[in-house]
Amino acid sequence: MALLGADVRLTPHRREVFEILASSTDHPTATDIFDRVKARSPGISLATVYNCLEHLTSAGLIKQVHLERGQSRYCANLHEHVHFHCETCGKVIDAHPAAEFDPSKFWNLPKGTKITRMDVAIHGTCEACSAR
Amino acid sequence: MALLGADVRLTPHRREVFEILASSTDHPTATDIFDRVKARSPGISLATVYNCLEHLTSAGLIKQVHLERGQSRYCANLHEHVHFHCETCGKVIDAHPAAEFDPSKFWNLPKGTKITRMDVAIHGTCEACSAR
DNA sequence: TGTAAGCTTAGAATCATTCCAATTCTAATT
DNA sequence: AATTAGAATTGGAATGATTCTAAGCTTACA
Repeated sequence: MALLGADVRLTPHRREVFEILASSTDHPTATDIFDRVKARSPGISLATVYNCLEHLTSAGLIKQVHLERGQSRYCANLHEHVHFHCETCGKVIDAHPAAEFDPSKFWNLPKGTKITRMDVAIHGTCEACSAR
Repeated sequence: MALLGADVRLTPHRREVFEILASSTDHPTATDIFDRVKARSPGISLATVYNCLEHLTSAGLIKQVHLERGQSRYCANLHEHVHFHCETCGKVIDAHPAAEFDPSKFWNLPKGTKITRMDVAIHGTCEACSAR
């Protein structure tokens, strides 16, 4: 499987980790994924999960997300999006673009700076928590 | 000292941590700050540095920044800005707004979502590294 | 089928941070 | 100035997340 230039050998474990992440919308952590993979592959080790996540990430099939300190989260949504993080319940949701967005229009970066990617984390209170 | 609603008792250690951060533009980590404070207060412990950073953060005098996994960085720039992170040399620089920016205009957040803050991290290659 | 390369494992090691219990300091009150 | 309660500070232990290591296992293909 090749994408964005890098290749990964899709071993059964890597495929499972990828499939589990692709069917999750909750931005699970490595241990969340470990727990879910164990249901299908009881013998898998946490080290393997970390290893799979690393290979999938560097192949560009998934993305690692850092919203706060503590565990990294992972995300298989490769469409352009940002993360909304509810500070009350901890939920993370993807928000997709409503309009064209070019960061260099909004912030003065020094001349010659090259942008490869941008991470936007919006923190606040989700709908459900706001209602309470 | 009070700002944004919270108070901190500005003990000598807290003042030093704050002053060191306020005069730094490199977004130092807790251990960077520890090393710098030791020059003035040789007896200070790392636990105290962490404690000072936590109090200053919750009083709103400084901000904690998470750009990657690993150590948190700290920033005393309270003006609206985003962080540019050079993936080659690791340098972090502040970029200030060139234009008015309202996140809710650019991304479709569910109705009822309340935004309290937004963290933007732009990753790429800085001017000096691009030139090489 | 032999073999090198890459995958997986359990457990150890590391790193960053937080916790803890003891001590010291501060500031307000006698 | 002494008393005292509440904070601040300390060193070290504990924790949590991740990475490393060394050994065994698989796979593709020569």
